Amino acid sequence: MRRGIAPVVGARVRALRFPRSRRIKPLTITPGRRAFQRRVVGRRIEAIDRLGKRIILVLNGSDRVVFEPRMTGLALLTDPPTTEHLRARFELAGAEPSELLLWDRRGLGTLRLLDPDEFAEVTGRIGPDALDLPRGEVRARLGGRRRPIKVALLDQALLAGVGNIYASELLHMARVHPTRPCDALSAREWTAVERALQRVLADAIRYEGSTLNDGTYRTALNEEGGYQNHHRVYGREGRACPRCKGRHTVERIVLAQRATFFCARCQA
DNA sequence: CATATGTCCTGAGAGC
DNA sequence: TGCTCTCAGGACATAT
Repeated sequence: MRRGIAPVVGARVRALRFPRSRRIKPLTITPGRRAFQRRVVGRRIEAIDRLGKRIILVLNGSDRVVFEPRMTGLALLTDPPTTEHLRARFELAGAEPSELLLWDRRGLGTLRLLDPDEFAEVTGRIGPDALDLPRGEVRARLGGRRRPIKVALLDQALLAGVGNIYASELLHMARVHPTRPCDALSAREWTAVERALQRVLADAIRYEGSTLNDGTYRTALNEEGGYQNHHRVYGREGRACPRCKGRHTVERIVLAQRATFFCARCQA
């Protein structure tokens, strides 16, 4: 998502609109819309960063726009899937394309304008980015806990950036069962988890994300991602495990209210 | 402090 | 066919 909207770096925000539909509840936008617009219009987008699952527009001056897409939020440079769920339109000068759109079908996402203190509060509350960790840091941060490894991987206060799809995927790649308590993993298993985490996230980014059957996720150019074609277990309940082939089928359980997929044979 | 649960939201799909 | 119900899951508030 961040890479997709990178072309608008350097642009100046000419106008900012928050379209609203009578039928759809508005997105959480802080501060209020009026103050938000006043502080953003006229600013330049100096950089677009990412921290975990958050997209960060760094403006000249000291403010940052932080977009949390959560389940169904998108950042787009082209026409959105529907006009009804368009949440914000940044009209730009000095960049091509000339608009940055934020779209969110379910509206669970948030859009915040933060000063440096507020931004520091956010970065202090969530863990380091999962793709920017020194070796051994995954174990250092998750190890010694009694929670199941998959639940800990989803806790953004420990590591930021692993979501439900990729938690199942990386544990299958690492051959670690999702319910295993963190404090039961061996050093070898932690190494496998750490390697699989890097690998799965890097591949998912390379294939531009996972567009599931509901078709919600789109790239910045409103195209499908490709990583769903590489899923090993997610959403594949009852199908053959790609690792042990016909010997076992993928199982689905619920952990911390989230669908969890694994192969009981390969992930002991 | 660590962990568990409830809540928000809309649309797709199942089941009748 | 059209209705109701369940489910998807990210982060945070609240409870244990």
